[in-house]
Amino acid sequence: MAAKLESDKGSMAARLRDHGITPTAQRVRVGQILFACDQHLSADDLLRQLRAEGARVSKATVYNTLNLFAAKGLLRELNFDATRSSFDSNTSPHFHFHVENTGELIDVSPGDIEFARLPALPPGTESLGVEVVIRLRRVE
Amino acid sequence: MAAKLESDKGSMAARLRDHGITPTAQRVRVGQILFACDQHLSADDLLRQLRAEGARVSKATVYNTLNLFAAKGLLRELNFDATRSSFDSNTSPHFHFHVENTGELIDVSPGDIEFARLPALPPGTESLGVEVVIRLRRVE
DNA sequence: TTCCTTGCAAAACTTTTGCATTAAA
DNA sequence: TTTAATGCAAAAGTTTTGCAAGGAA
Repeated sequence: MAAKLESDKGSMAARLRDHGITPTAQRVRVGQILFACDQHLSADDLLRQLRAEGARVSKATVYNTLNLFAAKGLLRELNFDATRSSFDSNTSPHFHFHVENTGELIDVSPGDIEFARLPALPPGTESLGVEVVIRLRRVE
Repeated sequence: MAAKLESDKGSMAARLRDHGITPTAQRVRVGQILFACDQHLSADDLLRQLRAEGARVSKATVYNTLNLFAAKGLLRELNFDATRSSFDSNTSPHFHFHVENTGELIDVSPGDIEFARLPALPPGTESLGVEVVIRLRRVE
C-alpha cells in the first residue's frame, strides 16, 4: 500500500544518510532495487531494470551511484567477469561459487568455509578481508 | 650467448608444441617474456615490453596469443582490476594478496593456506579449483 | 543562493573483428 | 600449396568525463 511504499522510501533515504549519502530520488530508487534482496547486478542490469520500471535515470547516474555506494560500503564490487563489473548487495562476509561456463554466481554462507591456516600479512599492510571463489563447471 | 638464446627459443617452441600451439616467432617471443619468471601482466604491459625490445608484434596478436595461451593452460586469467585483465604466468596452485590502494598483486604459496572446511558443491557441477584473495591496504 | 547531482553526448579505454598479407607445414 | 597466423584499422562494449540544467539544503 501507499503507506508502505512511503515508509520504504523514507527508510532507504535514512539508510543512505547514515552512510553519508545525500538521498536523491534516483539514489533511493536504486537502493530500493539493490537492497530488495541479496543479488549481483551489473550497471547495465540495473539500468535495464530501472527503465523497465519507468524510472527516469541516466546511464551516468547509474555508474555514479554504483561507485558511490561501493565507496561508502553499501555495495561490494565483484570482478568475476572480465568484461563488466558486478556489484554485490550483500556486504556481510560470505564467499562465492562461480560457474564459469554459465556465468552464474552463487553465494556460499560464511559458516561453510573455515581456514586451518592463513599467511602472515606483508609488513606495512592491513587486511580488508578474505575472498574465496570456488570455480565450477556445470556438467551433464 | 647465441647458443643459449637459440636453445631457449627452441625449448619454448617445443613447450608450445606440447600444448598444441603452433610456435610462430611472435608466440615464442611472448612465451619467453611471460615465462622468464612468475608474473602478472596485462595485454598492454606485454605489448609495451615487446615494443621496448624492438619486437614486431601487433596489438591483435598480443590479445590472440594471451587468450590462446590461457585456453591451452599455459596462463591463468586474473580479473582483480575491473578495467583490464591480467594473466598469471604461474598456473600451479597458489593464492594472492591484492593490495587495493596500489594495485599490487603478491603471490601466497599454496602451503600458507589450509582449509578446515569447504562446502559441498551444487549438484550438477564439478570444481575447477579454489581461489583465495586476501584483500589488503598499504598503510603508513 | 550555494553546492551537489543529473542527463546527455562525447571521449577514453580495453578487447574483438574483418580482411588483405605473410608465414608455417 | 594449403592452412593458419599476423597486422592494421575499424568496430564493439563498458565506463568516465565535460558541461549545461535541475534539485537539495
